Amino acid sequence: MMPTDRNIELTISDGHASAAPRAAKKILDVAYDLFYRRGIRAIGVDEIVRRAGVTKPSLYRSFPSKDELAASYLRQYDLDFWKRFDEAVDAHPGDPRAQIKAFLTRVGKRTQLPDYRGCGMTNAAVEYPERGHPARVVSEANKHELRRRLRAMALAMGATDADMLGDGLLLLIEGAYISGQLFGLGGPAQSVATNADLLIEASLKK
Amino acid sequence: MMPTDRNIELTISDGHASAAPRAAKKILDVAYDLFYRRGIRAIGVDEIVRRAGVTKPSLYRSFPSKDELAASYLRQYDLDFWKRFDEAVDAHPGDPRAQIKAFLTRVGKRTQLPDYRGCGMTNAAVEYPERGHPARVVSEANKHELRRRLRAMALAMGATDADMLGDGLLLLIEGAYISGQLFGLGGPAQSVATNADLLIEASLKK
DNA sequence: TTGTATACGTACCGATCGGTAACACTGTCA
DNA sequence: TGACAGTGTTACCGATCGGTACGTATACAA
Repeated sequence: MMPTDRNIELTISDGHASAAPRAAKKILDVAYDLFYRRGIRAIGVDEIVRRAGVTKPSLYRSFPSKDELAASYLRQYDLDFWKRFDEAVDAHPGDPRAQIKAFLTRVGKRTQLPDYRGCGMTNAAVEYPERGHPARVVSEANKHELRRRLRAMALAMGATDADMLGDGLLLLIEGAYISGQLFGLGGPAQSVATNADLLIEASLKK
Repeated sequence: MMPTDRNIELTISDGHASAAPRAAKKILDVAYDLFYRRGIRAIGVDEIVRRAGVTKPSLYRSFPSKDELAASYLRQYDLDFWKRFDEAVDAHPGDPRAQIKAFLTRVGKRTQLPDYRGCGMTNAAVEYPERGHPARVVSEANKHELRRRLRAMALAMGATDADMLGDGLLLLIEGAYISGQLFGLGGPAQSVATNADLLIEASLKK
C-alpha cells in the first residue's frame, strides 16, 4: 500500500527527474496512508506534516497545494494499481478470462480485510465531484484506461458484445470496491470473481 | 429529488411526531440538494442557512449537529429511494426478473443525466468511513436492506444460488452508481440493465 | 392588556482550515 | 573557502469551520 522508493520522483513532480527532496517522500508516504484510509477532505495538512515529522513549509516546497498533493497521492496509487493488475495478467499469458479471474479473486480477498477502504481512485472521485479538480483528473484517467483494457480483454475472449462485457466487468469491479467498504466481512464483494465468471460465460459466442 | 412535505417530521427528529418548525423544512430541503450534489463534507452549515434564508440558531434548534442533519438528509433519501424501487416492483407484480429490469433500466437512464451524482447513500459511506457515524449508520442500514431484498428476489426467480445472484446484482447496481458519476454520458452505467439480465439468465436453474 | 411560549435574528466563540514570510542551520560539492 | 540547495524554526495570515449566548419578534390564551 505504500509508495515505492523508485517511483517517488515521477509521482511528486509529474515527470521531471531531478532529485526529490528527502522530506517530500515522507510527506507523500504519510499522505498516501491518511488520504486512503480516512479520506482526502477529512485530513488536514497540519496532521500530515505532524505525522511525517516535518513542517508545513517543507510540504509547500515540494507540493504547490493540498489539491496537488492529493493528485500526487493518486498518481502513486495509479502505479500501485497497475502493478497489481499486471501481476494477474502476467500470471496467465494469452488467457484473458483467467487474467480477469485472477485479478478479481485477489480483489475479492482484499475486500474482506478488516479495514478495507475500497479504491483510492473511486473514493477521490466521490469526494471531488467538480470537473477539473487535480485529484479527479487523475482518477478519471485511471478509470478510462481500466475501461479500455477491460473492453480489449473482453474482445480477446471472443465475447458476443465485447464493449458490453467489458463494461459489465467494470461495473462488478466498482461494485466490489464500494460494497467491500460498506459491508465488510461477508459482504457481496467476496463473490465478485464468481459473478464475473458467470457473466463472462453468458457473454461468449456460442 | 426533493423531500416531500409529509415525510419531514419523520425525517427530522427520527420519529417523534411533534410539529416541525417551519424553518426546519427549508433547511432540510436545501441541505438535501447541496449534500447530494456537492458532498456532505464539502458543504458548511453557513452555506446551508444562507441559501435556506434562515440563520444558524434555527438550524441547531431543529438538528443537534451537522452530522445529525446529514443523517436526516439520508433518512429522507432512504424514503425517496424505496419509493423509486417499489414503483418498479409494483409495475410487475409477481415477476421479480421484470422488476429488476425495470428498476435498473431507470437507474441506467438516471446515470446518463448531465450532472448525475450517484447514490447519496453510497457517497455518504465513502465520505464517512468511521463506524458509528450518524450518516454512515443510515447508509449501512439502507444497503443491508437492499441486499436482503435483492437476495429474496433472486430466490423468487429460481436462481441456482440465490444469494450469489442477489449479491451480483448489488455489485452491478453499486457499480452503476459510481461509474455513472465517474464517466458521465456514454459510460458503463448505461449497460447495467442488460448486463444484469445476462447475469440473471446465466444464474437460473436449467 | 398582560403572561407565556415558541421561533427567529444578531453577534460572537475558539478551533481549524490551507497557505506564507523571514531567517537560521546543515551538508555537499566546487 | 564559498556558494547553494534543502530543511528547520517561528510566527503569522485571512477565511471558514461547527456551534452558542442572548436578546427580540410574534402568536395565542387568560
